[in-house]
Amino acid sequence: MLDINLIRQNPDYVAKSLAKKGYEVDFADFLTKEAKKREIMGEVEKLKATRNANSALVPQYKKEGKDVAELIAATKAIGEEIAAKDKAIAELDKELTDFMLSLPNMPDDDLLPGEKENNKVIRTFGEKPKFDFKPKSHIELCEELGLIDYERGAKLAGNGSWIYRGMGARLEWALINYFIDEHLADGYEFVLLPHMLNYECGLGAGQFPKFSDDVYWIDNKSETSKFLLPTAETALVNMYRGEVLKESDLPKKFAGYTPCYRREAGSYRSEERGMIRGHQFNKVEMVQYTKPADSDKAFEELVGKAERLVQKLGLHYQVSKLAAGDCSASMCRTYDIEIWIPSMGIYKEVSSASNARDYQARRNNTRYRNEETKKLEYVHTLNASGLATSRLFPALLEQCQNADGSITIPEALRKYMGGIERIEKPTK
RNA sequence: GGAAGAAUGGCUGAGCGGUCGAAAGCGGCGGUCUUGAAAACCGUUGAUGUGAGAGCAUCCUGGGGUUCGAAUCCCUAUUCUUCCGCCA
Repeated sequence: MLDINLIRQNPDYVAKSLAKKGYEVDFADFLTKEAKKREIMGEVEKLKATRNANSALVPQYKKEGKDVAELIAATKAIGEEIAAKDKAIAELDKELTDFMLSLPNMPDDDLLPGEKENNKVIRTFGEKPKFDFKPKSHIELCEELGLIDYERGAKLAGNGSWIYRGMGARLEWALINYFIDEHLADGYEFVLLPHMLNYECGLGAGQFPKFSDDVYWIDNKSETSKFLLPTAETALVNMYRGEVLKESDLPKKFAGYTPCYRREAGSYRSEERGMIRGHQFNKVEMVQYTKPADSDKAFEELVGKAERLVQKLGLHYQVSKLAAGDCSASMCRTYDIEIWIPSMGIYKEVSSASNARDYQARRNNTRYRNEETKKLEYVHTLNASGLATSRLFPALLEQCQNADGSITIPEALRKYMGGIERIEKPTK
């Protein structure tokens, strides 16, 4: 949620900023209604003051033996007027709140406007591997090495679902363990979260109401039903919803592992065979709560951490600074870490690091007490994948494949795989 | 799944229709004392909106209702506790 006072004070600035995300908005109607609401509130407060005063007179009159019937009748009339105005306020307020909730976050000033085409690669690590043989795609490798069972996965759960088998399951699990150990070493608290969340989580993270059809609902969608989380971020940024944190508790740093469940309806499935885009994938997610002044530093830390995870595996990737329109609705800035997938000839996102600043904290009311000013302030929330396996896994297979069809396991992963150095074709 | 009880400020906890934004204690902050600290004692200590300010309004889990007036009564949702049942 944006700061309503900023909209009141400088609607043009906000509109211009949102336009960089391709979001056209006119605040005129909103501001009129907002002013109207204030006006009615002023009236109603005066009426309430009168009612309160009258009500206080009732016991006094009774003590003095005066008749209170007239006073009560008059006050009742005021009460009816209050009720009518309160109703008008509630209606306006609902409208205003819905509007506020629908607004995306403002992109940072240094971002380019527009969509993907304006993303900028800001650095790369490693080089595209050169093969002196015809490299295979991860789909071929997975099938030949028996790592992923696409057919039976589809049999169990339909298109976009697969089964990790044997060494494939071990490699997947090794990646997750590797990520978690790295985060623990950096002082992040490891958390395992519920996968079924209530509506408020989606609202607080900024995914709802707009993207409520992108998730799986356990029962029919409603505000009392639960949905399967599309990313651990949805849970992590809601942990302190409605709470006031101590300044000394900040920053809070979390690493949570969950599968991520996404409908991916109308997606690029046909172009993205294999495990590039599925309805369920594993991800370790990092989230930080910081003081506003510290969030830029935290952002760099998160990007650096995600990069290091890929670097230690020795895989080639690039970092893109996203244009305003490619940042998700809740975010002020996002850097993507994109890994090279040889068979596709493109880079695919394995991590998305974002700074939401106070947008999510305003939505879910997460604040801290500023020790200096003694005032309550909104925290900043940031998140970064660390990492998603479903893109990393195929990239690893393809980048680390050998002429004989085997895969060399990166050094950093071996201790999580019982020391295995290579995945070979099964003999049987 | 059934039954009963509970939810109050940073925390513990009193209040059960009018002077209650809410006793008391703890904690926090300021002070006295002390070389310093502790203890003791004194004072102070919620948030939001609005207003230049005095003030006014709102907030006792969320929502709705009764009433001139609700922390207090009623309905409802959520959560917690206890008991019973079922079960990995």
